[in-house]
Amino acid sequence: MEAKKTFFNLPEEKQKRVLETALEEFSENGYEGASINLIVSKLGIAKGSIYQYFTDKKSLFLYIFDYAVELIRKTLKQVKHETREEPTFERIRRSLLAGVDFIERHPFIYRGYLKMMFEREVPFRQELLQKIRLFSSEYLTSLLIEGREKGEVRKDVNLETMVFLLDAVMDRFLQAYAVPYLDSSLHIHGAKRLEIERRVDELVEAIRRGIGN
Amino acid sequence: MEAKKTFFNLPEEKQKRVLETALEEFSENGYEGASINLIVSKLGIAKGSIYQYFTDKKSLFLYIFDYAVELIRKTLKQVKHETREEPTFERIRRSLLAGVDFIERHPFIYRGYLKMMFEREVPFRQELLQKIRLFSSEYLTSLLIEGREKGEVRKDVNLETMVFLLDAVMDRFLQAYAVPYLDSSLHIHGAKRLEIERRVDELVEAIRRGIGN
DNA sequence: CTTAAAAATGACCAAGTGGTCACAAAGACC
DNA sequence: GGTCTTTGTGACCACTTGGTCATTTTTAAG
Repeated sequence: MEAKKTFFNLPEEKQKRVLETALEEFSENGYEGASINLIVSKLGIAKGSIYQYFTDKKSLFLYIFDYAVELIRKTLKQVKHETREEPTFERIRRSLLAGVDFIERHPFIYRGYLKMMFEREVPFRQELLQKIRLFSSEYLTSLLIEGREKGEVRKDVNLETMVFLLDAVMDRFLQAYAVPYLDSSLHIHGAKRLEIERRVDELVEAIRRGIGN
Repeated sequence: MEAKKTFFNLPEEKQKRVLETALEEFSENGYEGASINLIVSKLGIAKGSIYQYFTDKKSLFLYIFDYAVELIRKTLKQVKHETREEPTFERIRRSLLAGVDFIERHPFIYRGYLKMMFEREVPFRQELLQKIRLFSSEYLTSLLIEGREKGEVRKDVNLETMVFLLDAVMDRFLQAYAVPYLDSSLHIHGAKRLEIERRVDELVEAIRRGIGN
């Protein structure tokens, strides 16, 4: 329980406005950097008010985190279901594109995740990050295991190694898409959908076939 | 010119102590989060003193950044030279291990780099990051081009795509090594050298041969 | 309209921030 | 010794931070 009862008595519309505003502030400035003063000022409410919704900065942050995690969880589950009949590397391709769509729809969530990854003072950072990494890890693991059963994925390569490789490449791809200056070589930030799909195809193919002769 | 003349008049030993202390503070707390008050307190000097060495927080940061970049540049150059006769994937292997060694020798530099990657208020962040990414990118590109000439690297895969893939996997590997909670699946953080080498071998092999059948 | 409970308010607090500056101490040269 | 320049100092400044709380405003019930 992280929010006070008063918060839930608010009209849903206002609840959402509070959440989205705070999410934006946290994702742009990190936990420490986020300013309660700025949040209330943007919302046009008094400082005291927000402390009637949440006991303190930490609980506000945690509430928003849970809100975001739930969105991610749902999205992954859906993609997994939608592609359940597809070949493994097609599923990987689709997962990447789903990530792109997610960032498009919820830009502040993914950026917030990147922020907290390397911040020190985030409360429960370790636990929170593991929660997320576990999603991704479990998701890719199950994809690869099913792929092995179908004979589409190598059996002579360590499963952990493959998960690591996939996770690294996919995450970096999304980083490049979400944050302009991380996109030094691929030029996918702000690119058209068609161009992005082309890049995804190339990348997935490189992962599948390898880059050595 | 970022440091004042007074700084250079200091005994070298003290210069280094100042730099290392500030580097540690910046790398642990990021640019905004780093506290000048804490730095001078750790150094046991008066607040005013540090403003006689550097004009402000920004110039102190930039000076330290250059100091760090120079170290990285030298290391990369050396590895490139040392492995110039080796096969391409052996060079990649060695580069990864050199990264591990670098982190071991300069833990605050790599962590600082990760911090500033997602921080907003770092001065000239974009330019600084591109400086670093360019190193990595140019390094890998030249490795792969030479590898192609030797017939060890595929010619039917986009060069940019391969650089991206390598960069992503290598960087993530070092992240996992440097930051415990980013190492969710590979368990290389704090692992013995032998175990790390085994992981590197597996990973490089997966990149070379691909993971698909 | 009265009353009581719920919600909103903003002046205020202690603590921390980067940065300044008048002054003191130390060094260097004669 | 005296004089002049370079370093070192820390009280102080304006400003921001997260958080509090006595007080007012709004809402709901009878």
